[in-house]
Amino acid sequence: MMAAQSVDERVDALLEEVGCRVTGPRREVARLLALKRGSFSAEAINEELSGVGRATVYRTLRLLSDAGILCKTTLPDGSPRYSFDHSWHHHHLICSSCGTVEEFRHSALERLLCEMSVEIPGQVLGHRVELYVTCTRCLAHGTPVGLRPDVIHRG
Amino acid sequence: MMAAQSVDERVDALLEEVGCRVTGPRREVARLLALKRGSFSAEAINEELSGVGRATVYRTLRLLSDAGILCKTTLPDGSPRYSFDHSWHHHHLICSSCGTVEEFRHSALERLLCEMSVEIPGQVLGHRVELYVTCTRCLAHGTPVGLRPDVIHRG
DNA sequence: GACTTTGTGATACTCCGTCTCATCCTCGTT
DNA sequence: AACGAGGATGAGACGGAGTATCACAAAGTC
Repeated sequence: MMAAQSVDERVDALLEEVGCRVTGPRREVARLLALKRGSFSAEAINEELSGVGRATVYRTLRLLSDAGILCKTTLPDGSPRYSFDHSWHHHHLICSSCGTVEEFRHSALERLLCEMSVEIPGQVLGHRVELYVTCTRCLAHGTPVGLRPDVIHRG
Repeated sequence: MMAAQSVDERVDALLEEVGCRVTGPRREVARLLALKRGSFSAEAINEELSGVGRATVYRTLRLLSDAGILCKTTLPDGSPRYSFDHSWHHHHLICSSCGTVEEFRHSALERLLCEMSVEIPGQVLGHRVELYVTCTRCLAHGTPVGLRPDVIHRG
């Protein structure tokens, strides 16, 4: 019977999976990410890890994004957010008020998008779907600041 | 019988529709946009209009985006592109090789997204769908540079 | 333990976009 | 047609986000 893995063990496993050296700073970054819920900015990570250099934080975020462990999203205002890529394939629910990003999956949507690929000229490599919402929390508490929902297409 | 409108007349009409002052610089920017095909970066506009200040170009792009005349998209690498918003509601086909952005519409997709709104927690404000492709031209000519398809979720 | 390779962090730098502010221009009013 | 208030402009300062550089440090290799 396998013993339950600690966070640190899983982090090390992830880093090795990526095929890079497992170093202290990378461990720190990955560990923080693994413990975090939801999405976060590069700068937030940066501030929380005062011992790790800015460049290294960015490098590690990029490394993990490339490896598919993190997932990079763009808020309506264009600023990037990172989140742990829990599921293989998913889309995002982005709250236009508080900026919270949540994952969602929808099989019918995937099926349709897949079917659409054959109608599209050229070769379809992938897709991205983002739903802009006012999340339940913001609805309840009255909306805070309010991000400008720049690129929203009202359906 | 109406005389056919010149580009300049239409540009002025657009600007007045927005409800802002019709000034020389705004005319120049809007005119260039009206004549352009496809998508373009703010910096590209900037370089073509040496007589207009950088700040004004950005201000005008923002103004026209807010008014729904322009439409702001994000390339896979995160850099923004503007295009004339020809149709009221559409999505984008983005070539990961050459960065060309095309509009598309798909009624079944809209219907599904609309239906999904009721299942989603919170209030759905809008959505955004982007398909990352290798366009027919790039397929034919062999792919050029290749943008890093950062945020692509393979379906 | 010495060597090679890869990673690190301080800092300078670039890029994109916004802010500031003195000046200019539009447009409604007269 | 002239006027005047307030919006718009442009030069340049500024700010945030990310990258390049490079001397130094840490991992892996033998």
